[in-house]
Amino acid sequence: MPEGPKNTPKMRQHVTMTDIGRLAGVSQVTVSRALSAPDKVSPETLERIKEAVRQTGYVPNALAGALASSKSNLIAALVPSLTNIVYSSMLTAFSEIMWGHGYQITLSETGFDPEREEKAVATHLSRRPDAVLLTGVHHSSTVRRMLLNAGIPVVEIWDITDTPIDCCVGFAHANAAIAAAEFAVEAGYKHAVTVTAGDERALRRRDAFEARFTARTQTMVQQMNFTRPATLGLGRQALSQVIDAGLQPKTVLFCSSDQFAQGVLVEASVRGLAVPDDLAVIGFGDQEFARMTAPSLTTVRIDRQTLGETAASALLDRFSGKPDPVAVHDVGFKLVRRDSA
Amino acid sequence: MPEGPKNTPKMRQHVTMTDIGRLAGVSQVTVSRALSAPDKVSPETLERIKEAVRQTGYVPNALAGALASSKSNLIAALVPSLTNIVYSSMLTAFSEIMWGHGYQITLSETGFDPEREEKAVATHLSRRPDAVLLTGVHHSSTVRRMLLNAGIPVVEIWDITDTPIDCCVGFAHANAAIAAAEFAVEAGYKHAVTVTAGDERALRRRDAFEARFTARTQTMVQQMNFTRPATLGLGRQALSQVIDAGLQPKTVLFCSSDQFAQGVLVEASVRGLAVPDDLAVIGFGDQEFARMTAPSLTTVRIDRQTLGETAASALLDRFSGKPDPVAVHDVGFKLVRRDSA
DNA sequence: ATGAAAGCGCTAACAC
DNA sequence: GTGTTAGCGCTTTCAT
Repeated sequence: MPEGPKNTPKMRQHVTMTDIGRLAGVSQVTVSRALSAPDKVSPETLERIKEAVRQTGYVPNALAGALASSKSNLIAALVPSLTNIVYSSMLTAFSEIMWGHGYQITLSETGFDPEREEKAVATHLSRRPDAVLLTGVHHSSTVRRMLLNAGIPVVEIWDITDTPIDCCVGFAHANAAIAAAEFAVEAGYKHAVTVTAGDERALRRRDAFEARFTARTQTMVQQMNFTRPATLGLGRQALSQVIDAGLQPKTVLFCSSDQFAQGVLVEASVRGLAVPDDLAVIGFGDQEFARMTAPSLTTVRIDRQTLGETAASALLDRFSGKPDPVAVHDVGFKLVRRDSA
Repeated sequence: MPEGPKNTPKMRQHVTMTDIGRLAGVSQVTVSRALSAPDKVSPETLERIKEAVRQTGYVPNALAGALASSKSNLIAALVPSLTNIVYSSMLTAFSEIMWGHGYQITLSETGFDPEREEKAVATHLSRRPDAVLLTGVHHSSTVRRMLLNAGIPVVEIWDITDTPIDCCVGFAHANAAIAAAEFAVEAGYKHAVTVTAGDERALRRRDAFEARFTARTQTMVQQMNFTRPATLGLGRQALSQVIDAGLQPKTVLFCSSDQFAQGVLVEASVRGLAVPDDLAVIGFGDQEFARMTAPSLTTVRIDRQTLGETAASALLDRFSGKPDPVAVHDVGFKLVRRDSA
């Protein structure tokens, strides 16, 4: 007894432009025109095509389109972490605008790891994105070469440099830290502790803060360094350790992120320490709670929405072939004084 | 005088497999094999090809590959918001695993807006993703039809239903809220206020909480409803208004997110109100600060990492053609009692 | 182990 | 306004 036909897969056959053309009684190209340049097609034809599209539930194949036109309408975006609001909020502002211009985002997290970034860049480039967004301005030479080779616009965000791969949108981390140090000195703080996460930009801020604070006060700066990403819990831990080591009067803690600062605030409150009288805190990032917590947090504000939007504009400028596109966009920073320092 | 050649664009000509083949003295197909099935090519040939790839910096064109093979290795992921850690953390867990299996993510934010979701689904489907991840289980009929039509695996997350498009991974929101209500009653709270953001799942939790609390206590539940996403600031505002309206003893606030709860905690602290004695607070989500803040926050924990990972496995199961894949994955929830209630 | 041929579904260039 | 012809850069199938 012969076996009946088994494993007859439903084999979802996709509707193509050719199918639509057949239904509408026109050729495949006309369908293509109807979809991408409707005014180049007669109204009657257009209507028949639209009807066929409706009936069949036709969905264009953007893969084929991209292959034929060498335009993928894809932007590759690489960020260190999605769960860190400073990056995700930029990404939201960025992708909002790019989406409005017909671009889609392919996303990867690099976790502050150059190797992951390298792999991710290679993989993303194979999709032939029309542009790439990277976080930070320090990248392996391989990454730089691949990107240069791809010959597409690249925007590096959250930092600036005189030698971007293509262009960058960010701010001078060292200057932000120096501003914080100046503020701390002017406000009368005599001792400082830095609380720092492991990422390279945070380290640069720490060093710039320390250099300036020491130069102005002739006082050593104590360092609390973490390799893990900043969390509230680590912030609490940091203050605990500082207290164990002996907290001096007139001490300010310069945290590499508001997350740390929040932890310091919590720990201070638990221990019945008054902020800013017993200890002062400066955060970094100006997340929502900084303004809303009690005591409110003195911090360095980065306008992440503007940053994301500027990155988008920079790419759009490049797409439109604007003659002399700006290479370095400094969106600045602002030290926001509140109650904690 | 004839014009010289101007606008000579550098026309980045991409290296192709054919180019590599020419360099290595083999045909284009052999290059294809060398890259996707190295063991089907002789060691010497393989080495020559690899060398050519190195020299030229060849990057495969995944667009062409996907078109030819009908496999894009793309997963479309739609989430309401990237800046909300509950979604971004799931996405991180999810994409981590998918990336490990060779898949890339195309991302869109829908902002809790069905229309945006509909447009996004259509756009994403045109890229011929191998699967789609959606947030929530309520989608327009158009979305359902498009997805069904695409014939690819679909996973709906952060909620469960008996009638998923394909499969879902989440938990029963109503049950979570009922558990919170039961807890509140058992803990001796006599009055309740719900603080709720505008999204549909939060509303469902609110209603379930209210129904159960009222049934158990014969007491009306007061509602504080917001249409905007939950923020600390709105949480403070909520408590202010509750107090203005007259805060009764033995009141518990059931917040639709930890964000709200944090705001309530801050406002209470500012006003010198003791938690949980003057008022109790229950959050939702168990974000990091819930455990770390003082007083720590009683909240409903959702294991977002497991959720994201389960969603990934569900898709991988489908890809591998596993016979009877599970359609409904309930990852559950857990009421975590801490200091605030 | 390697190659030739066909074709994925579209856009671009050029006819008519 | 519409159609014809060529690809885009791969994978697949079938020969050898």
